[in-house]
Amino acid sequence: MTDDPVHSNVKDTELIEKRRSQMIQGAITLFKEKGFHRTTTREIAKESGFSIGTLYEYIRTKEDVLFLVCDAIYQQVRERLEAAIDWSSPSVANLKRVIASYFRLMDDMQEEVIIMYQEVKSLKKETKEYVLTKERDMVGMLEKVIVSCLPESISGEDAALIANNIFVQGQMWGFRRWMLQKQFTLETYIERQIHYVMQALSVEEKTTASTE
Amino acid sequence: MTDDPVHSNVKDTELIEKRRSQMIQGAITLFKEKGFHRTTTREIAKESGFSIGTLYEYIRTKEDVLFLVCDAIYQQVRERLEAAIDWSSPSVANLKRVIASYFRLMDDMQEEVIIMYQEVKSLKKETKEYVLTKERDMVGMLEKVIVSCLPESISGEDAALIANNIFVQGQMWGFRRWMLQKQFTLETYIERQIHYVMQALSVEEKTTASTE
Amino acid sequence: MTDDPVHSNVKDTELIEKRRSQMIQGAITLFKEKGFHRTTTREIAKESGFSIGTLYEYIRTKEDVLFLVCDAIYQQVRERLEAAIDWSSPSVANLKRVIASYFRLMDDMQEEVIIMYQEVKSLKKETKEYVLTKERDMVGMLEKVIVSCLPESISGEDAALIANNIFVQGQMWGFRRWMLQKQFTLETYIERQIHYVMQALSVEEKTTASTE
Amino acid sequence: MTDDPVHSNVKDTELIEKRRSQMIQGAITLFKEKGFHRTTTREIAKESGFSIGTLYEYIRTKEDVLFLVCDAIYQQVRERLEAAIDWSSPSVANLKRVIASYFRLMDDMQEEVIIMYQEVKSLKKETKEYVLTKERDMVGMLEKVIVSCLPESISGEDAALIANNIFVQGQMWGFRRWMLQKQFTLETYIERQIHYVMQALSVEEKTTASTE
DNA sequence: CATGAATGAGGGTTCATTCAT
DNA sequence: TATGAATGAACCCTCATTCAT
Repeated sequence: MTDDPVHSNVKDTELIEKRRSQMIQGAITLFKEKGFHRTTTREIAKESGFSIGTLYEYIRTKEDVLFLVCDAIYQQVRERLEAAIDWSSPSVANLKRVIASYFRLMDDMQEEVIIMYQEVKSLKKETKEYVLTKERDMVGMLEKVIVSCLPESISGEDAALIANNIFVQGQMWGFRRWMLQKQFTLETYIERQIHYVMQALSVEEKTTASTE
Repeated sequence: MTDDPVHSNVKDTELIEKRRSQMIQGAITLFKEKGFHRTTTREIAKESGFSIGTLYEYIRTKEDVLFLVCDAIYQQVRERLEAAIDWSSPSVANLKRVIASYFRLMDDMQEEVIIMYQEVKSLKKETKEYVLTKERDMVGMLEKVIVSCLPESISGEDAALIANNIFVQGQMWGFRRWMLQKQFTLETYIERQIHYVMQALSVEEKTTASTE
Repeated sequence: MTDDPVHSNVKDTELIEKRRSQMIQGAITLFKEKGFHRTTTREIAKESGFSIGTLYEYIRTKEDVLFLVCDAIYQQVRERLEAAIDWSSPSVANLKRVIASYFRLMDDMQEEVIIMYQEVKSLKKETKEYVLTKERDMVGMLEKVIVSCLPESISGEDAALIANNIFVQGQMWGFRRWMLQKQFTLETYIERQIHYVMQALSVEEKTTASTE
Repeated sequence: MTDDPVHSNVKDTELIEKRRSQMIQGAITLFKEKGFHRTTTREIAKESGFSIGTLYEYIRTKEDVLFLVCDAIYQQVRERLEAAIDWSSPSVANLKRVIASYFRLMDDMQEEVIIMYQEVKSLKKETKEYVLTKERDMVGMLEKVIVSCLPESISGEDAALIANNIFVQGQMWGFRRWMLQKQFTLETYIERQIHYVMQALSVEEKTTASTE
């Protein structure tokens, strides 16, 4: 949200920040419930606590709301993921911790992730790419953590693919909860997935991941 | 599609079959392009080769079309997956072949899979569960193949989770193609994923998976 | 209205003709009252005797209604003007009759002419030009009548300008009625204007124009 | 603008004068481009150089702006017409000069005249009449010039009608420019129209009008 | 006096669905 | 069984106007 691609009639940037944040909050609540297409702009305005007219002072089209929502979600995921990474002391244990943190983050943000999975496609090409770039960045972060934490080097392709697998498996915990969360607790899911990842990375595991 | 949850005014079951098949074909084409919500019933009728009135002789609501489409896609995936499994001679090589076949199948049906990922949520609870059951079955099939093909036994949980991972990674090949298909060819993707799966299953790999 | 630049969803051309005619009728009534901009599409639909949905089966945008209205008005003026011209026996008396007929026509269609004067500018460039062409044609018709009816030849420029003056003075009878119709009856207005025209054309007038 | 039918919250009359003048300037620019209805009050405020809030300190409704604009235009036309009339030495040559001046004035103010022609109808009855009175006055002025300049007397009706014709032909030069300005230069238009007028007034023309 | 954020009625348009033919 | 014209609720968005600061 550093430079803003969504136009607003209002000049006061602090107010924009505030209203947009209300808007995103409201919209996420509704999108969780009914998805983007079934949610009306009036509902968004109401849920956000202001009138339809005011809503349109801060955006230009309904799609802008979707963009702001997607952007905000990615932003949040990214920030929390960054916060979970300790670049100062790379180690396998550290890698495991990062992965576990990421999974817990995905558990926290299940609904948001579902929104992204299902609605990003409704963005127009340009904004969609803008958003997907952020996703790529995050996978890139995981990849870097993997590379830096391993004692032995690994092929770039392997790192990239495993990072991608981790990323997806995190999202799936929420997206396929109707399936997974009936068979697994979050902790066992994390433990098992980390275990597979370690094997894929050919890391000897003496102890199970001691997670937070 | 044995007992049909979608009502039709028309009695002639053969005709129903025929019209629905036209309809599904047309709808998939359109959904690929613009998604379910942005496609109108008129467009579906036109693309299917008949009038809007006729469309409504074979369904009750627009959502019925989505259901038929989802159902048909799953049906097709399932049939092709079943065809790829040779239950008669379980072996690790066989397991690899099944996984590879599944990945190729997902490559073939990328667009359809994307439809499912993005639109199933628009089904109402009841029909959604009906459809998801089919997904569960397919994961179950993979799980059974895994169990039956391994020389040593494996925990049920592991089998289920690994089956799930395979399933998801197959879907992701298409869903995340903007990322994956820039870095990997289908064959390397298959080869690497199978490799990880084998490690997760603690199977010693002497040769690389000879696929197809 | 020979070839139709306004799109319709409905195929039955007779029905289109009928509905459009209802629509034009209704719209003219409303435009007379409140002008194009202050009239809503819903009002047009209601006045035309059908629903808003039906209205939009026969047009694409509100502007289409305006175009149809303008086109219809010009068509009517033109047809009536053509009917008033007797090309077979050109003479000064004949010319006077044509001018008088045109003035009476403008008297009949005062309101419609006002609509044209005030709303044509709201058409988009393309359609506006299409409509204005018709106006040019009509002035051209008057010009041809002038030329053919005069005993002596006259410069083309004079004929064109006088035709234009006649045309405008006809329209002004309605447009400036708040002024003119307080001072003149239609008949005196006609008689005087014809008189001036004859002088401009340097025609000796022995008797006053015996009109009708 | 002596006694003002448009209410303002502000007391300082000089300021009112100043702001209104900015407003009229801005509004005319916009009305020329897009007409009254398609111009928003926000745009008017912006073009005038102040905020929407300030705009509404000096008017009560959007229609007030239209009134001020129409009034200002008529005022200007009137003032320039008055300036062109030299009451001290009535003569046919003088009459011709006045008519020519009026035509040139209309050439200068083409766009403004178009605004008037198309938007006056949007004024409410009361204000519309107020504005039309000014028009009547101007035609009256022309009429008086005609009467006073002619050597022989002429019927009042004739004078009125010819004054009206002159008035309209002046406006039409701009209003029908898409037609007239392709066939005539301003000077030939003036020359010819004056010629016809002189004939209508039964004035022998020895020399053509020597215009400026 | 000046500002500009807030408001919400209302406008144009779409589209799932029905039903007479 | 097939058709397509008719319907109107509902959607997205605009903009004249107000009012607290």
